[in-house]
Amino acid sequence: MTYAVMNDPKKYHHGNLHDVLIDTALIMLRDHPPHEISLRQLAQNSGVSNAAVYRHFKDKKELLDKLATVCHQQLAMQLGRTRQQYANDPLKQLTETSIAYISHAVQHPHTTRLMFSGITSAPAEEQRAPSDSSFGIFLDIVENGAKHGIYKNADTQMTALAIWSLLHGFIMLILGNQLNIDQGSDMKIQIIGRMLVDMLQNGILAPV
Amino acid sequence: MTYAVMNDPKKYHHGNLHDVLIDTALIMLRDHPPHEISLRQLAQNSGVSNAAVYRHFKDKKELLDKLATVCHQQLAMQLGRTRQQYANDPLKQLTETSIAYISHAVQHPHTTRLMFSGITSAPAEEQRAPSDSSFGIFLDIVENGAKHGIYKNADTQMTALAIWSLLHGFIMLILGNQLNIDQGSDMKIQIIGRMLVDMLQNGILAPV
DNA sequence: CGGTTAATGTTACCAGTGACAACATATATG
DNA sequence: CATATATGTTGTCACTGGTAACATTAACCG
Repeated sequence: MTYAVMNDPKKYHHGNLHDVLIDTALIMLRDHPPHEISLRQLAQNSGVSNAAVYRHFKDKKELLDKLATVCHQQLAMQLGRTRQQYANDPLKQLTETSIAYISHAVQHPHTTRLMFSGITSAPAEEQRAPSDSSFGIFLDIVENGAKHGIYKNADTQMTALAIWSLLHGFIMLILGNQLNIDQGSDMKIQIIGRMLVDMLQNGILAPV
Repeated sequence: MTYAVMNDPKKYHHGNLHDVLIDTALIMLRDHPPHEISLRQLAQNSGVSNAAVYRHFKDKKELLDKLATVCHQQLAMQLGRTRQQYANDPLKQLTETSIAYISHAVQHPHTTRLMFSGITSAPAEEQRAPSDSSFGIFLDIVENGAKHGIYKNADTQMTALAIWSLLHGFIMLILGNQLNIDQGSDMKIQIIGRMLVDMLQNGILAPV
């Protein structure tokens, strides 16, 4: 693994070290869980000395916070793309975006952990732009579907929260090795994910 | 905070250091998140030198694993109590045990994080006795309810997984400060929890 | 253009941590 | 009682997050 992010190595001043550090960290997170990322490795991989990091981030926590924010944005962008792809089918929009949430987590386990681990106190959901937040996306989808009358409950916030919670719990259990499911078997995970979403949509209780 | 777990401090050999270390760690986890627990603090709080820990645990990870196992057992015991309390009402059994899961997480945020953080690779769900596992409890509840015909889907495993995922996602979002909900407002959390469970039970889609 | 200032990098250092080796002491066992 | 084993201690190592003092570059202003 190389980190081809640095520019001319002769320059004493790096130029845009702030962004390079974040990019390098994101690359490192592809192979390593968040708690294995050290500032010194990060500095080295960015072609810079240990202390340089502190010119751009107050401390490690601030770095991780920014990192988490970027990851939240990337996740939301991914979800947003799927939402748009099924803009004319409110129900399919919900199910496919749900699957996208699951897939993203499985494909980016370490950044997903970072975002929600509590190591970092990334800006709470409310403090992010709705388009930068998973909940914002799901809420938007539900509100859209509600206009078409596909939902039973008028409380769109609660409906969106139920969806998010279900999906989030599923991926967290998978990433935490709490389920007897290999994290590599993407297909199996998606199938189960669809079943779960279906259950939330239609309920698990037998009709009275 | 004192750690009244040690026995006669004069003794060179501690007697049951293994258990004392785990008990002390559990106490420390009441006030500190898992990543703030250091073996040296733990040793000190247990009235013993740094290296003594390694006579009982191969490394930090092994300690955390054992710790997580204990926490899983405690959680399952709590859930098991609630299950038994409503043994004659399969539906109420489900909802109340669900609330118990949420309450436990809110009241023990740090041990909950430990159990599911992936820092520790606690024995996967399948490797634990069903009575020691959250999923085992929920599965049992669902199977019991299925006998009474209250569930729509015959696949009890999927039904139990849906419940667990929903609950787990909700508490993880809360503990991760992803929701605009104060972790201290236990009542509000329970109310929302009940709404979520209700939504899963009855579905979110309008009937066709 | 030249010189001062602020931004950004470096080296040297500190305390805290996980881990290990060498040594010390208590307990158990024959 | 003697010896082996289990368990605890001290000393040390590499690594980490963080800070201070110093170096170099870039930016700004006359």
